[in-house]
Amino acid sequence: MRRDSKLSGVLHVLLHMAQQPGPFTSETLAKAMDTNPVVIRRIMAGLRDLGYVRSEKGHGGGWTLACDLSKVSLRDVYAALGSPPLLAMGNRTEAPGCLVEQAVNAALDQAFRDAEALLLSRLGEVTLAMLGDGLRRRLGSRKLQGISAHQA
Amino acid sequence: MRRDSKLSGVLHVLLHMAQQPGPFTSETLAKAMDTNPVVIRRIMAGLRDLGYVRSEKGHGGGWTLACDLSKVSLRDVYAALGSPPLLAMGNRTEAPGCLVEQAVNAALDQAFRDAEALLLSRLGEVTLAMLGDGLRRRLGSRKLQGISAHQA
DNA sequence: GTCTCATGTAACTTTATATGTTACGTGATC
DNA sequence: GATCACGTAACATATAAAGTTACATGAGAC
Repeated sequence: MRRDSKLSGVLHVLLHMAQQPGPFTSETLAKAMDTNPVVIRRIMAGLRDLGYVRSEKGHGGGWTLACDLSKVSLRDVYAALGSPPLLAMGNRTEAPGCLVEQAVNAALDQAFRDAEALLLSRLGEVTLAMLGDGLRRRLGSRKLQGISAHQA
Repeated sequence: MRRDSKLSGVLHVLLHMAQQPGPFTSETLAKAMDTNPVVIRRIMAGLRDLGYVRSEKGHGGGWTLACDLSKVSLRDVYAALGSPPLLAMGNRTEAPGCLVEQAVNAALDQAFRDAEALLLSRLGEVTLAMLGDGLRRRLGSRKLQGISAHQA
């Protein structure tokens, strides 16, 4: 399974947007993320539908934040992406007729459910505003203002 | 990402083997698992290297259990498979230069690590013997002996 | 009104990986 | 030495994430 990085990506975008005002075009964001504008639009679509960001067409258009960052958790963002699978492993067969497989599934499912629940809970505890704080800490330790957050 | 089901698969195999004595050929196991003998050999290789099972060539050969089922946990089996990734999500970039991405990664990594640790811990609590107990419960509720555990 | 810009979205391509399959080598039993 | 069963490399297939192209739609700019 290729590793899904949409959550990581969309958080990166949101945090960049929080650093400065003004609409950002998909192309601008795509450059900062070293990816394609269409990919940006794709991962932002769910956030727009939930009202976390707004998008405007035409001249001067682009993406703008439209939510209180302290009220949106990483779990909310995850949900906005359509709640993709969290675990890389799964059962060979769901609802198997084989009793052996049922026994295996039951044991694994329990562990899987617990892990997923914990992960969701952790994501629910972190808001976008907290991510911003973490970023400011990192910027501060540079002892410089005005330095780009983007640095190869 | 396609979902990895090697753990589920290998547990299924081991539990089947625990139900009756005697070496099982890869082909027999493959039929029971509705897959290919080579796949069986592949997922069993790690277990053999760790001494959980033995394999014999030639006439009357095949796979045999070689461990105390009450001493081997699902976590041990997972490790025998080479500890494949547990989570379906990951960071877009490891060790990024971008401070924004660092802030995002730091937050996600914390949540990811916690979830992985919990999952491993849960897997560590369950032994193969316990899986066998679960199976016997299911068999018992059928109120019949001799009925195949394999039933479409 | 029309030109340009920016999003919206479908369709296609690329890449990664899990799984399935074929082929053949090695060693053990008959 | 014929057959059986594992060991393994090489190749094929399937699925899904991510990248790309193409074009439609709507909003300013002129």
